Amino acid sequence: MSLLNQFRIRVSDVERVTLQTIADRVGVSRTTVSNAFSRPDQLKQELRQRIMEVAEELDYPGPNPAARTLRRGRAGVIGVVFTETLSYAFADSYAVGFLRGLARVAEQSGTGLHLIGWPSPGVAEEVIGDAVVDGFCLFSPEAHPLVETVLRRRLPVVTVDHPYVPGVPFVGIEDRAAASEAATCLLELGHRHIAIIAAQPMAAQVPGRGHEQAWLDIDLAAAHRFGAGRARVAGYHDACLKAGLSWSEIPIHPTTNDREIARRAAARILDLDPRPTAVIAATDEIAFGVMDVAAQRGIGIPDELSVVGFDDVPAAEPAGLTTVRQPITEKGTTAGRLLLEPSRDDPAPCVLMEHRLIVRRTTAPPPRTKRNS
Amino acid sequence: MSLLNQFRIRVSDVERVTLQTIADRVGVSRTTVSNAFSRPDQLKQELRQRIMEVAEELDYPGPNPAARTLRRGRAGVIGVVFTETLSYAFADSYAVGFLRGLARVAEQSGTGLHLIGWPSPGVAEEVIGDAVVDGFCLFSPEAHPLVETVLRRRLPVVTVDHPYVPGVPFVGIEDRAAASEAATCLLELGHRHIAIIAAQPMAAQVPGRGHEQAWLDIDLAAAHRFGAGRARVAGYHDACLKAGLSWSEIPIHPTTNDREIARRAAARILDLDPRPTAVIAATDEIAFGVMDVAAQRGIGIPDELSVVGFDDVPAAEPAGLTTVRQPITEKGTTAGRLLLEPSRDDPAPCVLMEHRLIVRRTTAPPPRTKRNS
DNA sequence: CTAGGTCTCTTTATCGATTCAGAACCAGGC
DNA sequence: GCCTGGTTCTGAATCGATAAAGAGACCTAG
Repeated sequence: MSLLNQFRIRVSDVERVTLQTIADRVGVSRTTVSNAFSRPDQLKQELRQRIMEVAEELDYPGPNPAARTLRRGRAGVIGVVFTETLSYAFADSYAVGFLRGLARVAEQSGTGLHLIGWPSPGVAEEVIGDAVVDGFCLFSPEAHPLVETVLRRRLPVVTVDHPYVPGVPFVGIEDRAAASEAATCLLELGHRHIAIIAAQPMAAQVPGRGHEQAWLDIDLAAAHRFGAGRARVAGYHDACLKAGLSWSEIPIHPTTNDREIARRAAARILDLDPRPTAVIAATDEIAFGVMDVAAQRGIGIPDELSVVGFDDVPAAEPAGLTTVRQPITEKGTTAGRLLLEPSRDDPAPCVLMEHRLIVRRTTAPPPRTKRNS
Repeated sequence: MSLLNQFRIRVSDVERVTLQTIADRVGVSRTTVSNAFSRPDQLKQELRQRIMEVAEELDYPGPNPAARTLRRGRAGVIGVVFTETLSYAFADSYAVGFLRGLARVAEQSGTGLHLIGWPSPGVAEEVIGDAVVDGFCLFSPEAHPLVETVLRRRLPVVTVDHPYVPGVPFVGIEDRAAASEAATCLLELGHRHIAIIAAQPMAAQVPGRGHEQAWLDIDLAAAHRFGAGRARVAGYHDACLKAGLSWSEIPIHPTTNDREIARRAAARILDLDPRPTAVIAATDEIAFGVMDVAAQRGIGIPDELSVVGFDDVPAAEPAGLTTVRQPITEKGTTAGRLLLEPSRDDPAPCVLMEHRLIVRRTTAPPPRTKRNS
């Protein structure tokens, strides 16, 4: 054995320090050194002291985590999978708020968070396959190929927002009903010229132009199966129909859930003639984009234009945005708990959280001039 | 822990499927099955096909990441260590913006992010020791015990903001000079009644009351050695002294970098008699807290009160906050690149990024009444 | 004086893959 | 016929630790 070690020294001039190195040097077994680090009560303090000194001397970085994880069968980390770019998720207050809640419960139990995004097809699949984790939290607004990749790992999973998979715990809200309330709020104020900006996931946009329409062609009966984005559109549809509006006459644009990008969709909508008196944004981030463009053009909110959002992110309150509140960080803590304290319930828990319309200062009855025109 | 249990239950129920299981079933060697997954060009398509079919049949979740990492010696993940609670980091736009930049470069190279916070003494140390990563990014505004823990892993490290460790790449800005500019801006407008709210890290607050003062007692010559928080205070000091103000007469309160908590410090300061005509906040988040309290009390900004922040987080622009801009996401991308494309430079690179004072609408000359009083 | 218990430490058997040197086979060139 | 070189596949040697069972030493009580 020592011969082998010598050989290794010659081959690579930097010999790695392992438990064995220390064991040899101190003159004890490898297991004892392992115990010195992981179960201090299993050996005499005096010996432990000596082992630690030698470890220090040899500049030992501590037990190798990969080896430890392999042997123990536990990583102490959960993977958080986003179906969008990570840098993009960090720009989205909703995603960040969710992470905040998740981090809270994870931290309390000493569990780490391994974040995984979807930068381009193929990359994430490999990262997911290689992630040293004990389970996954799948944060996915809509159907996405990564769902399958995650499930294939055969680890505990919690899905958030979408999809509901039988046997897999789920956290979400009733997007369709909530969206309907948002639209109803505008309709009851008397708005009849309404435009909608939907939140379309990036993945659905890849192929090119013209797909927006395909994405919007919803089988309304089964809209919930296609994720939060389309469920919300279906909810807006429900409300408009109920108010007697013709769905086909309502301008509806899909956009990415990004303030910057949403501005373009907002610009197109505010260019329409006649200009809508109200805009329904499928997320607050998009609503802010609308407000940006309105401010830029001197369109008064809510006098000339009403705006309603969705999510109630932290910035919504200071901005006075009327929106649908959903318990963002609570979704995170709930997802975390479902993952960390799994129940043996059958069927798997499916948590639908509360939502509530919050009326603030971006909604008002339509302007007279418009109503008369 | 409970996660472990669930994992175990599954394991004991069904015998685990490994490469060997598949190899036996197909009648080839384990190595060949490994190649089927990791190096498809090393075997005939036909055989690979058969192997994959059997793998599918046996419900094989793919090569075990821990084992793979152990053997390969590479994890494809970098650890991001915060010296505050993670849930707290997600509430801080500066930290989130940094993460956004870091995520951008990490994703491009298929590298995962393992986030680690500091929920309470002891927990993070263990998580850091157990993290299966190839390197660490240490996001630390001030001196902190975790720095030592991270360095002990003997992995590549990049520190952000603090501390500068010889031999370890560093990314930061000239906090002291930048802070001085922020203060000078107010002084040049004619303000003489200035109050300061400093950003004190949570870790420095643990012991109890009375420590604020100790934290503030700075050896000015060496303030940079104590991190961004105190370097900024030193910068404010420089400017005040230059303007002929007496440092000991300037009210200065430390607070956590959290809008909510900062409001309390702001309330105390706005209670002073005479009330300051200007407040210097060590971060934008704190500045927002000040603005909240001012709004609540009907104190007009900037007519009755000037406020200047630091960081230029995304919300600063819509809020019209005068602040010092630092390239937040660029700090993240730079840190990521230093970690992922290590240079053999000696000494290690020490990147000081640009900063710039951005004057917006929260600063104006002091009100007449105050000036006359 | 001996059975049983407690402390310490050692031995042996994995955890699940990848690496690397080589074996077997086949085709082509001289 | 023999050598060269390429393609496929195999066997043995790791990667660095932990779990479980066991071996001595020493102590205690019956």
